[in-house]
Amino acid sequence: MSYPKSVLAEGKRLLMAAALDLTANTRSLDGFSLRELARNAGLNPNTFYRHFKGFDELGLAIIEDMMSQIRQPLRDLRREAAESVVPPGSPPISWQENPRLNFVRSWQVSNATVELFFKFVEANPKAFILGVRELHGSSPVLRKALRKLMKDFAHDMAEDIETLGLLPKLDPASLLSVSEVISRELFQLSMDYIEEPERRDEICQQAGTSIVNLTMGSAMLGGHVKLLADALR
Amino acid sequence: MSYPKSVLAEGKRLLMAAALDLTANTRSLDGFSLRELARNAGLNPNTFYRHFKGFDELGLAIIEDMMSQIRQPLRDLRREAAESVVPPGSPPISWQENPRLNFVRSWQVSNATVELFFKFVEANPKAFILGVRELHGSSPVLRKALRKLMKDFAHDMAEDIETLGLLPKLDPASLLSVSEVISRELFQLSMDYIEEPERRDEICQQAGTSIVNLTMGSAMLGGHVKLLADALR
DNA sequence: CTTCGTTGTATACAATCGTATACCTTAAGA
DNA sequence: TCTTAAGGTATACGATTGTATACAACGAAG
Repeated sequence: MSYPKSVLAEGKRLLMAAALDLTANTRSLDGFSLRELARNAGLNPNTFYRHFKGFDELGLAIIEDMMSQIRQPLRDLRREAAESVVPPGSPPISWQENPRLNFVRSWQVSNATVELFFKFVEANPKAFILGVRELHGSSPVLRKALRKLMKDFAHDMAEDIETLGLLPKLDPASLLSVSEVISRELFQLSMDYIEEPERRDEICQQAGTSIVNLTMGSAMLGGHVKLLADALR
Repeated sequence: MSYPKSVLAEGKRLLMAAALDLTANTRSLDGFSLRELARNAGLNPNTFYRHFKGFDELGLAIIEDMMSQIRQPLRDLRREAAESVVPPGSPPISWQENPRLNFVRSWQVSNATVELFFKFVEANPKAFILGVRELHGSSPVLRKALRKLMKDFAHDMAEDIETLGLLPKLDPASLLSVSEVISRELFQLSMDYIEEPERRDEICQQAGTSIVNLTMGSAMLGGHVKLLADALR
């Protein structure tokens, strides 16, 4: 994760980057000292106070930055995945018309999204480590901020599922709830993905089937048994 | 969470309890000092070294203790829930014979289990806070230990689902995978449950439907569409 | 009764900590 | 041009840290 030089002061950038490094290398945000952080950033300890009131503020700045860099790319991932399965120009076919086609398409989009998601994790491991760690970490402030991030992420997902027609019609609450579970699962698995490179394929695949399980289970209980029975005939 | 005086030295017990307290009150295990811990336990700083080589060892001791106290009760919860729905003596009815009955039964057991699980969380909040926090925390040793704990927990769950007949026949790998997702979700939600008392009912209910979504989705894709279509007719 | 391992304490010390105060540089606005 | 605010540094100090060394109480084993 890099920080745009234009908007942030040099020192602030360096401190945030150093914090990411320290966090990734087996520490939590409250596990290292202000001085250690400054040392890692190559700065005077007092410089910290020029930019942050305390560690919470540092964490918030990082999270905010993370969010701004992650949110849109993840949405793009989903669109990209959807378009890789159904080219943009093609006419929409409803679930009622052809359940099986839509089911297969949905599965493929899910798998593609998962794959791209984990590639994204692989490209930004430190951000994810810090995020997942502090999601249940020691600072209430950061926990709240990260929960909001997860919530927004789930909201985006629900919206995309709807507009991309990835599921038969569900009531909004159920859809959001399913999206939240998927988000949690994905973020949680991202840690395993980072830490156990030899299991990456397996993790990827299991995440995919978990999503299918969840979405189809939800669709079924949402009144679409018949549809799915047709799809799987 | 309490420690049996008989087996553990007084000081060791006190230190473990103090660590739980400090962790629950917005700190992670590497977020406080050895001296602070000793102070909270009412002991001399050096007493720590009599029992632990470092913080990892302390954490492992706590986790081990946690596991020994949590594992069996959670299994009992499931049995208890199952028996509250189907009294112990009653003759088993297969999914093929009566899909609808089994479906309803499965749903009820799931809900009852979830309810009891969260009651258990409510009774041992500190243990869960420490566990979930260190699951993605800073110490690789503790992370590994807690992942094993989660794995064992999922394994138990899969076994119980099978022997209690809570799902139509699934291949073991899928069953275990579903159990793992459920475990992760439950533990993750336990934090929300602790921190947001006003949302407890909602969390409980959502956990229940997530489980049903997952299990039924999995059953459906495992080849039981027809069965579930009958159940939901 | 003596010995010895276990559990806990007391003291001590160098290293590191957070932070207060003061100073320097640079770029922007008046 | 002079002023001012922001970003960064230097020095300093009392508090706290991890840990080494030495010592006390005590129950069990010999």
